[in-house]
Amino acid sequence: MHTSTPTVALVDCNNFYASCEKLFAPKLASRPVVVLSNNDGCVVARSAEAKALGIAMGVPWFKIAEQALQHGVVALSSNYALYADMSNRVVDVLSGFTPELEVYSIDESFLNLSGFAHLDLAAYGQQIRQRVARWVGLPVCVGIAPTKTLAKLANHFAKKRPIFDGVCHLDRLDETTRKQLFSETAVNEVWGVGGRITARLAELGIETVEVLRTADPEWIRQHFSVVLERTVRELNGTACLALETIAPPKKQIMASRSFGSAVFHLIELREAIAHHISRAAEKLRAQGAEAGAVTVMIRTNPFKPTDPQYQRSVTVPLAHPTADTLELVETAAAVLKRIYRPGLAYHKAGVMLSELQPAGARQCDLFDHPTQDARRHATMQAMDAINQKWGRGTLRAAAAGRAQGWQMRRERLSPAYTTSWAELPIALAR
DNA sequence: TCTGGGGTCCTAGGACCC
DNA sequence: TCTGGGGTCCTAGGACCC
Repeated sequence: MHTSTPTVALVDCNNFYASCEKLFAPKLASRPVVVLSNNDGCVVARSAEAKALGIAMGVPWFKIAEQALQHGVVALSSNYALYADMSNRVVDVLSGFTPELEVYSIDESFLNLSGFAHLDLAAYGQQIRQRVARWVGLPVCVGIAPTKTLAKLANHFAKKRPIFDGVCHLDRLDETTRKQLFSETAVNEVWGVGGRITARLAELGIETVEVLRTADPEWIRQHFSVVLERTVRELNGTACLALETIAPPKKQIMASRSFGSAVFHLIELREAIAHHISRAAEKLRAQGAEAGAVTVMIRTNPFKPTDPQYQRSVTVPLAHPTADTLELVETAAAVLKRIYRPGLAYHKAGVMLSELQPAGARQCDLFDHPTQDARRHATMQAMDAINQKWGRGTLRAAAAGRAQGWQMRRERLSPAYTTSWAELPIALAR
């Protein structure tokens, strides 16, 4: 029996959303491109050229729009249909490199490479890059290390340090080089160390990865939390975070949106809430689950402190768990009525489904109506089938309305190049 | 003078991630 | 005029119980 040290690779797409946009619009190839959040609010992705111009992640677009456009920046609304499809293609390719893979986010996957020690893993990483580039057309970087936290860090080096040529195999570095890299890197580059913890660590004189790595884990737990303790152990090569090759079922499902412009009236809010809960219920059924509680949230615009502020969310348990859109719409509308206050400029509304459990798992009780339940169930199945075939929202609860003046802005949307026949890219040959 | 203590459950809020 | 959305985990503190 031969046991080897565990090895994990993190494969991360470079500037994922911006790269997807460039892939289908060759004229953008050398231009600075940014992708905006819903409502065209903030910058959520930047191409290399946009980063070089100093455009920060998360900055509100309206604050930089004028200047950015002068520099030739192309700004696009986020096109999730396109990104989700491209993400699936990348995962398909990566699946050919390992039997065990965790899809961590839309643009990142962890690959279990334990037992691949007989290979030159840095060369293997280069193969991954080349195949994704050739088969999908997107650039990726690869970090290889014994733990997930170290693999993330290795990926950071692979991206930032040209010497690695896109692949950093941490255990291949000699001790002096590794220590040098860790000493030159700020703690906030570590996975799990955000702004707040960075500030508190700085007060204690811990500013680089190397200093954090050599801190006493027990002491870290006492002064921070068990979460940061695990991070420190992971930085030392002790795996505390398992690879989740099978996605665990969701514990809650949310659907919320800021409005394109302020909403004042209960009727409009009710339409938005009905729309959101319909989306959430669809996701719920797709997962084969039922919800045991519904939360409704509404809020005014916190970025307008001169406006009267109001924010409220209320959760109600359901008498029996359900995935029925009409039932959920009804419940949510009743909750909304309770928390609505007139005369306020509402900015955002949303719902959350929680206490999720597998459909049909519950016990029948005295108040069940088996025939009515079966009829509702069939209705939902038909609705999902029709919407899948003819497009989202073809069949929907009347309460979700038609006008939808509350809907978000998406003024700079690129075509659904890969998921809509009508929007396929056209190639011209001559 | 002197007013228990420990366990569990729930919720709200904080922190992080992409 | 214009500042995203969807998720997880952990902790502290209150309520309640014996």
